[in-house]
Amino acid sequence: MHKSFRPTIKQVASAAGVSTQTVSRVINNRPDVSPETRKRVQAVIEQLDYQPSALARSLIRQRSFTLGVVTAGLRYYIGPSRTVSGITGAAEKAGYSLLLKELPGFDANNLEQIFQTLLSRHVDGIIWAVPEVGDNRSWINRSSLDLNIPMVYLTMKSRENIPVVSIDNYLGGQLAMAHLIEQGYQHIGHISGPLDWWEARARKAAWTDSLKEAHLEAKDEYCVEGNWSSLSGLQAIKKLYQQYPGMDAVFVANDQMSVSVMLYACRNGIQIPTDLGVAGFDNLTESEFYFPPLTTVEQDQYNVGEVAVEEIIKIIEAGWTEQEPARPKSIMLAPTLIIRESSLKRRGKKEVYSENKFQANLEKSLRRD
Amino acid sequence: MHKSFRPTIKQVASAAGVSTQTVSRVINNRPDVSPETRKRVQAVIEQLDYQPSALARSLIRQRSFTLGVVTAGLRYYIGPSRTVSGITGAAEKAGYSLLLKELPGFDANNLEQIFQTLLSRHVDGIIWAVPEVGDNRSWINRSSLDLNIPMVYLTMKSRENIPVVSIDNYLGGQLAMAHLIEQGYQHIGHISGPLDWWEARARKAAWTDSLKEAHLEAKDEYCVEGNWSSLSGLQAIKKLYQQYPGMDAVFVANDQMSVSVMLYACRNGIQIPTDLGVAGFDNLTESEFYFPPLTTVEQDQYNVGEVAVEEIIKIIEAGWTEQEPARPKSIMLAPTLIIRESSLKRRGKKEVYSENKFQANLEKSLRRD
DNA sequence: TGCTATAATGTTATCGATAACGGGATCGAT
DNA sequence: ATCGATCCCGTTATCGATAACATTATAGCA
Repeated sequence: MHKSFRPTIKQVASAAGVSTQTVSRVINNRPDVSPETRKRVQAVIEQLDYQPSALARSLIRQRSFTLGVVTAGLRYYIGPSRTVSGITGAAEKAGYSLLLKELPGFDANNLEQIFQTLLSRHVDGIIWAVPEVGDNRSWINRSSLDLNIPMVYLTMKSRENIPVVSIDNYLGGQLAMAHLIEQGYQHIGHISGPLDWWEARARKAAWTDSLKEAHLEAKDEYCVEGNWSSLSGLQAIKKLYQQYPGMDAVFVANDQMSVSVMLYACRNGIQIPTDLGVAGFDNLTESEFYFPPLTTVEQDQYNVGEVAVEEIIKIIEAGWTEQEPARPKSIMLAPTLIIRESSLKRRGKKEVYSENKFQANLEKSLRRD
Repeated sequence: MHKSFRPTIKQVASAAGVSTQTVSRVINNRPDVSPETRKRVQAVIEQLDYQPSALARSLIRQRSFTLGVVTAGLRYYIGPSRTVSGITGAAEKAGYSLLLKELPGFDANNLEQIFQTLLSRHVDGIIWAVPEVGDNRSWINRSSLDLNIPMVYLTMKSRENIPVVSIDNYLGGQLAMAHLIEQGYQHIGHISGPLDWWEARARKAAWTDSLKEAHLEAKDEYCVEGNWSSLSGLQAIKKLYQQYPGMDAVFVANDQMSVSVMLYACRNGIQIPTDLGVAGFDNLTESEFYFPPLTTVEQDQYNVGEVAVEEIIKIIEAGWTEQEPARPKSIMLAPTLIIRESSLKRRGKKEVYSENKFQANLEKSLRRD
């Protein structure tokens, strides 16, 4: 039935009248083959449309050129997908294939099984692209899970001797807060993400610290915890207004919740940005077209994926060439503040929205290298 | 070095004092092993934490329990990711691993290379999860690309003798249009997606046909083509109002463009849904929280992925058991209309927005089995 | 001429598993 | 006592490739 009709090295060998070893030499571009033989073999390869089996190679070479990717939450939000996309792009470029696994949730239950599956397929390394939530990183130093293969972790707090690639969420929060403060807002509330998420904690910490540095108050009741969803954002903004009636701006931990803040404002005759400044986080593709266009922190999740692949390949190659392994490092990628109408108190209502202006703003928006 | 320290079947065998064949029998649960031997071998397996190599197995069994997944556009929009997520879920359940490839664009350039990579890793089947755009399906019947392995295609027009899984985009459009018409809108415009996309054409066809069936006009200038992006949506709604000043409702081919329609309405004092009814497509997670909440067609892309996996596994298994292969069929999954405030003309402005009401609406919204 | 260096190719073992077959031990039936 | 069936387990070949070593032929040089 589905017996694959792919020719094998043996068939090529006999068709060319040489040994399999010679064919192997040709496909691996080894020097010790006479030009005529090489040409003859290549002709046969061409003719049979032969392609060496990566499987057989992986076995004998003890190297598969395959990376395991473990992700989670692909269906909820585009962030993880962007990272996966960055991983596919960089892996393709480097000649690696990807085995993809997705956790059903964010906590790590059947780790052993996941690792076993990947290891039984001889992956050369694993990219752990699951955000840090609760204690879902507690297993990292558990010796029973020491896999002896390179691993890179994404989106988590830096840890000693472990390679990590993350967006600098704290910096992102600082950018947003600095901007709001600079615009003259004095009473800035916060709608945080779920605080068992590392990213949510980092963003909230930036809110707290920024206020303190500006000698503004950061009372507990100035912050309400959401769960990233728009619905939770709606509930949060209601509660926040009750707890903090004097609020004149709000830093919202993601754009999905920001949408609800804007909805609430529209429903209740609150003018953005004059009565309430709003800054979000994520820069969803739609954020530029909300009413009003949303100031937000852009995180380049695609790049996170790319960098992760580059890092893990470095480690793999180093191990393979017997080099001294470089000390594992944490890489923090800087996010960017995108300034749009929702936070522009200074300019007031006179300056109306203009596509071009905001496009320009977008380009010259703060960048940090 | 990264030399993997995984034990092999040989080590288990010698540690247990049996042949590798006996170990093989134990791990495959074959009958002809004495209970004592079995127990002894299992103890050793346990102790060494032995796991058979899927690679070696794939070679000898000529079956890898791996599916190739080819996708595109993961970073632009959450739809493809939801499908991938459905694929990971269903594959996990069925005991299959996934090799993921992402095309750099939507057209199919280096197909040969992509197939070769997957085939050289002996995938048992391929899920082609790239939307149909332009002529990027023209290779399907090209014999040089006859791979001799099962393949399932997603999101495209049905074709003879090819297994396809798609959302019924035409039906989705019909649902939206029937609802708008039922609400009493008489002058319904359309902002379409890029018409080289099959999905965009299907949605537009539903718009045209629905108008005709209701004896309403569907002139060319009542429709403007966008490119799915919010920016294009903004340009489109401007142009559409110029071309169709009498318009009282618009069916927009996706939610990202709908956002811009709402922005435009807000900026120009157009009341939704009284002056303009709006219906979108996709049901982004934020769509419920736009101003006003957006009526839209929900497509269960996750399910598309699940069904695709089930179908391809059926084909694979059938081939393996030498059964008569079932005739390849096209599967069309029905979308659902989610009715929210943006299209409720009938109820007027008296019925204000209430979360609960719309939640209830969401649940009893039209479904078709 | 004889010996070694080099080039070109083939042989054998191996990666980690399974299929196919073989063979010894045990047991009951003839 | 002989035969065959059954149970249990080992041997050998195999999947598709590569590494390490072996072999042959040719050339170079004293």
